Amino acid sequence: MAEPVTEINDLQTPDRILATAEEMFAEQGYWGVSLRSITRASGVNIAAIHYHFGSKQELLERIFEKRCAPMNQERLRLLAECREDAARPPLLEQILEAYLRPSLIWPNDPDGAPRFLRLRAVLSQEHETLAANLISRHFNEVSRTFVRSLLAVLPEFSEEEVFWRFQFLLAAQYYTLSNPGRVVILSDGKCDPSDSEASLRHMVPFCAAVFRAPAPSSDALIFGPSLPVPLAKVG
Amino acid sequence: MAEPVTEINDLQTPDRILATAEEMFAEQGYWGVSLRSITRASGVNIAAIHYHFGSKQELLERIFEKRCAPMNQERLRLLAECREDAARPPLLEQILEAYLRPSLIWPNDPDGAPRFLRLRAVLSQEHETLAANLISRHFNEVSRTFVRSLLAVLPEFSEEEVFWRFQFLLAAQYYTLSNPGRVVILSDGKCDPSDSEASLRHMVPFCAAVFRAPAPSSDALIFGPSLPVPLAKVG
DNA sequence: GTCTATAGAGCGATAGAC
DNA sequence: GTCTATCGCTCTATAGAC
Repeated sequence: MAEPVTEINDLQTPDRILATAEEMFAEQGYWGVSLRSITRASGVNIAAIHYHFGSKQELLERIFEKRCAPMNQERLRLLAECREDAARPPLLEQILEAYLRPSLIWPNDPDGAPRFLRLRAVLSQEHETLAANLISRHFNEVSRTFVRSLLAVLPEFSEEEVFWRFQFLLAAQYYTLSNPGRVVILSDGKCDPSDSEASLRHMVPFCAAVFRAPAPSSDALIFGPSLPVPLAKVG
Repeated sequence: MAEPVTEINDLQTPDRILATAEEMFAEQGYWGVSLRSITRASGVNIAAIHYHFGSKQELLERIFEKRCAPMNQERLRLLAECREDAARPPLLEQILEAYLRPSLIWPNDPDGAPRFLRLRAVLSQEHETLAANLISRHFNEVSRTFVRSLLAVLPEFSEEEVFWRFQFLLAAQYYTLSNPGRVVILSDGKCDPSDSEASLRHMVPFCAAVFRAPAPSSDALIFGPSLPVPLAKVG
């Protein structure tokens, strides 16, 4: 667990291709990166990609396979360590950290987890069916395990209400890792979500607040077409 | 405000191109869509795109120009209608609805707002510099106006803390509109975030909970490398 | 396993007739 | 303003020498 960070130049051909492709796909999307640009960046011959991986799509699928197992194992390992303890935060916060931390911070590879999550995000927008398929295959099981744990600590909510809140957990996770720059610009640098530890420190209590929020009441909205604004002016 | 929904086939050539391109870019990304596929889908000649727009990038920029002004006007119109009133939700919820509703629901064009937000999301991942530039040009002003309004109703928080929360507002907005399908799969259809009114009904109170959450305390996390887990087992 | 060469197709953009 | 034709380029994938 304490090996040095591995550089792309140290890797053998197939791992070099995987590492370079992951980085480029995450930055520019699947359709925005050609196999030839991957060969140029990794110093590998164009035919080597087809020899080792067969096609562009299979290369992408191998990136998923390589990343998902360790991320999910780490999530389950942390989940198993969660327990009620007066010296610890509430169980809800512990479960949320167990889910979020491995997607933000990868041991010995600080950029690895954010980069892979960014790749998942861009792929699900460029190539919806392929992404939905890959993500379902690799993440349904662990996500449902966490939803069950969340249901157990929030017995007052229905399964549907917990899934609505899980949607916001996923939102915070994806957006923070794939668009950290927007708020840096808006805030003139006062706030930087690309600092993963700082993000996590905010995400856990914020998501806990969402999970504890009461179910929406029917009069929560006022501007909707269903509940038109009374147009009489004040003052 | 109550005109019928316009069909692509009713439009003149430049507007047809804009409408078709927006739809295809939103679904498959910028690099995933060729100008020729737009011409095939819209029944327009390839040269017409270059005649009317000059290039693929300028076509994209014109889509932004066409969408942003009305969305932002509607946000500011609703913001101006927010006021303290015992018969209404708290001001915070009103401001959040004023920000979110125009990005989820577009009058007379139910798919328009989600589609455009999806386009923004995919573009910011495929073509980061172009996207950051376009989004800054069209949204910085209105976003900062809302941050100022939020600061005014949350005087206990610093500007930085409000920006951290704004990050989560953006996250909920983008993810809900660009990846509604993930939770439908996870929940076996029990929960459907592509229902925009249902999403908004949850997003407003959930985001309000985030904005009201206290600033994170230093012992909020337990699994971090900085705060290692005590390894003694229980039981 | 690694390379060169190339097939076969699609791309953005433009020229120029009408 | 709309069309056809085409330039010049890049792409994925494969064939076949070494």
